[in-house]
Amino acid sequence: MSVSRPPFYVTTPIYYVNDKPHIGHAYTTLACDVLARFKRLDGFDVRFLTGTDEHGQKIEAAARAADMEPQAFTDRVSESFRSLLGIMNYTPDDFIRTTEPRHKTACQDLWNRLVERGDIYLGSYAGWYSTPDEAFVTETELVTGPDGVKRAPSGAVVEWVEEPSYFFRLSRWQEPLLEFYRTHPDFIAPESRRNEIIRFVEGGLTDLSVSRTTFSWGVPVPGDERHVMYVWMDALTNYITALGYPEQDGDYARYWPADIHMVGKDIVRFHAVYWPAFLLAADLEPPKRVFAHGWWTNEGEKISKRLGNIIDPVDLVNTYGLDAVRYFLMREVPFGNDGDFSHRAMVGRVNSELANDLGNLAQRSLSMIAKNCGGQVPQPLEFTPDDEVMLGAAQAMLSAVRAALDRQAFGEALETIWVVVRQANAYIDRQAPWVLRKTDTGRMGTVLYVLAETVRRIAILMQPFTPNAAARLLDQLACKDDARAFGALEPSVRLVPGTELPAPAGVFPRYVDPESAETK
RNA sequence: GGCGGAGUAGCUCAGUCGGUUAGAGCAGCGGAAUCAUAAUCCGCGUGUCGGGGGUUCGAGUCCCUCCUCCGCUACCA
Repeated sequence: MSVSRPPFYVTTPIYYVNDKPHIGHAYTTLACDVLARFKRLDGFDVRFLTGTDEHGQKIEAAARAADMEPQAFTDRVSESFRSLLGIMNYTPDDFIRTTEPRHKTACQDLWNRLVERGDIYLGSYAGWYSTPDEAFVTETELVTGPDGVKRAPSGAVVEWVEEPSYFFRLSRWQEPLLEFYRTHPDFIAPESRRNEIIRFVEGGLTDLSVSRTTFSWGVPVPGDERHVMYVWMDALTNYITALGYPEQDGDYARYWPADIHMVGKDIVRFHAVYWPAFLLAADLEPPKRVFAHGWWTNEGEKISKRLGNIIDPVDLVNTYGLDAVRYFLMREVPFGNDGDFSHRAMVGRVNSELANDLGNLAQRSLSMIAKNCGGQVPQPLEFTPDDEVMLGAAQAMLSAVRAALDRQAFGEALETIWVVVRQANAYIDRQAPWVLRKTDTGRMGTVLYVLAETVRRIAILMQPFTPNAAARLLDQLACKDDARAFGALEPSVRLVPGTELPAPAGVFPRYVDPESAETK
């Protein structure tokens, strides 16, 4: 194993197992998978982590409702998240579950460090508690009725409750956090989230209650087993558990701090405030970056259980195909913004970009080679300026795509590739190899060589996004397995004339509506 | 209410430190080609750059103000 390969550690949140996976889970993990695949191809030693968050009151209650033991319940739901990995062709290196022994060890060690440093103390948590909601209600949320009775937003009557609780001295970390944000301007992305977080912290931090006594499904607090740890302290720790913490040699030394924690915008605070505070307090390094992406709507409507319009990623893959779904999710929306999922937009992207632009480009180029060049990579003659421009554009993609992905700008990365795809379609029309076939076969071979070489570079860069189709395209270009990483995009590496090519076949099928297909 | 962000072509968006006729994709209209997945290519945009005011030789880009939309405003996750 080469020491020179730099490490790259990317994580998804661990998913709360009180429900089955939906498009939001699939989206977060997809973004991480694209980054992980890209970095591997780019020579990094990648560690890609995902997993499930299995503790907490809600799980305990959900298990009870399902008449199951919590562990058996979480085993079942965790499995549905694990199965999504294969369905979406994700490539994590590890799958962590917070109910694993290794995680309990890590959490308790972190806890002890915080106690030793004086950042955890025993106090009591007091507040308005709504028993039906099983939650504390903040002063600002309280509604006082005309009868003078205080109620939760749900309408339930609240009562003043005090319970013993351990607290984390978050208040002490306000200034260090602000200083950390100042010195690490890329820590929170996108920019708008960074501003929100900074304003939030500037507004003042109060100590955080980090243990509970109202339920028991969690990691016991060391030395006081009436308490279990607050679920977020438990959950966030997973990122270092998976690196062998509390052992600080080995994987921890190699991969920590994480290069990026990918999260949905709803949980950015936990990752950008609490987590770095815990780590700073424990004298451990905070992660390098937290990216908060947006949410999807469904045909213009907000997604909710109540509306029953939850999008099941498995259904999407069955309907449109895996590569199409992966492509759409990364392409449709500037990463970080909210986006709308619609059948119309999906079909538009798949048919016009994947099938027509790229799929057809490859097909028309490769089938001309198959029919007119004896099924071998043609021998190019001298390149014309037009050829050189095409090859130059193909060669320039890598650095632009790399720069975009370093900012998690997936859509921009794909647009960079598509500029070249469109350019190649213009090139083939301008050069018209089907005319050259009759007038100048040497020139025809040169043009087809330029096209095949361009397609090869595109296919290599498409691997992180549409792994299956890209692999089939590279098969059709007779690219060996060891010639698919970005080393094969060096200027000196090009298709070898005379190489036998297999028969071409389309790799990006058009989507045809089932009804219209039947009438054909 | 407080803080922050956004309002650019029918739609989705890009516009770097203010500087030449404000761009792309999609949709639409016209044409070419027929190698190819009925795919592709070429041409076509009179846009009050949300309204108003201001600074400047010059503003989509800076300042003020108004309108509209969105986000955050702590302990379910």
